[in-house]
Amino acid sequence: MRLTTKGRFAVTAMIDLAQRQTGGPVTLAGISERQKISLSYLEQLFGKLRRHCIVASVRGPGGGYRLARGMQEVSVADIIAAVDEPLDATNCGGRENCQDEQRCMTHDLWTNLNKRMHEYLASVTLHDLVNQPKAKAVAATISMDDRLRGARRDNVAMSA
Amino acid sequence: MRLTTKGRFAVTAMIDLAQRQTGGPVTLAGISERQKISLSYLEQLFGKLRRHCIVASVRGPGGGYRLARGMQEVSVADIIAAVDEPLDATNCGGRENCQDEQRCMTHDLWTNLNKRMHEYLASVTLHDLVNQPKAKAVAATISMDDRLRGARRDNVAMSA
DNA sequence: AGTATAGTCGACTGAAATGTTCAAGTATTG
DNA sequence: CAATACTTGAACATTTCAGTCGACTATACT
Repeated sequence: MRLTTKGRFAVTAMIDLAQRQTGGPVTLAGISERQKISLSYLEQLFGKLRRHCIVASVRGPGGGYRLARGMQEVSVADIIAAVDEPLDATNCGGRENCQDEQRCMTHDLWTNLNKRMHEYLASVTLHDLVNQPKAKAVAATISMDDRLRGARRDNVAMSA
Repeated sequence: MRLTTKGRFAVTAMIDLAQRQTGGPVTLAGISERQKISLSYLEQLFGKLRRHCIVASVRGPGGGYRLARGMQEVSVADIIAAVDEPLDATNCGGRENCQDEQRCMTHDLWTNLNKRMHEYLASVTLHDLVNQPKAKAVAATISMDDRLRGARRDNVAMSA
């Protein structure tokens, strides 16, 4: 799971789309103007999102894009995976020759961290992002952080 | 907070260093061979890590690198921030002209997610990554995942 | 003192990813 | 038919990635 500006653009555009789709299909031109992302770049991103069945297109006048599923069923991880297609090489391809014992260990440690990241992003949906007034969002973040710290402490305690 | 292969290389190298530093300074040549990362690329990465006071160097024969602080005080976020230096432009620089209400809103939503990501990575230390046998690491991951799901549900419930 | 070791620095490179722009389509509405 | 809007593809400048090279400095050992 990579995390680049490309993924950010996609997530930003999807938030805009999710917020406005009640008024029918949303045009890329509109998203482009509101979010200051080049129209052609959006076309590329939404081409990928469409091929991954995250959005659906409506052609012709009055057309645009709409979500292919409910907001609860679209996670941030889905969006990023769609535009960053080649999730590929974990430097070791998964089953490649993990030569010595040591190599395998660091490899496992890394993929484990990677997995946690993915699970976290998969747990945040468009619905979560859109349906949160500012104050509440901040409060929720803090409480989640507390839980994370708690989990980490458990982790350390277990391995000590 | 970006997450690229560059950061992975740095984290992998740091894990290798953390595991071996009890035997004195660790040479980049050794890390290069064990982790299959080009020596010159490691020099660039460790130059940044040194300038951020995450590692310290020992010159001359028998020299190499060692951690500048304890493993508990080095988080994954620290490592990634050191090598990915320009954490810069959130597309909006922070205080830039968030033109209309809408623009500000999606911007807030994104930075909030970004913040959560950072807090998560900051909560995982080198110590956590190194001192965990496989089986326990997996168990810990699962239990952490449960906590995350729980936290998210609370989140949704709060905003609904 | 001299030599081997090992980090330090800077410049430079080819390949890939980013992000943008231009151009030519096709499907749909009115 | 004309306007709208998605679709596709190519070309492009810029930046980042990852590696290479060469010259240099500091230290340990003989």
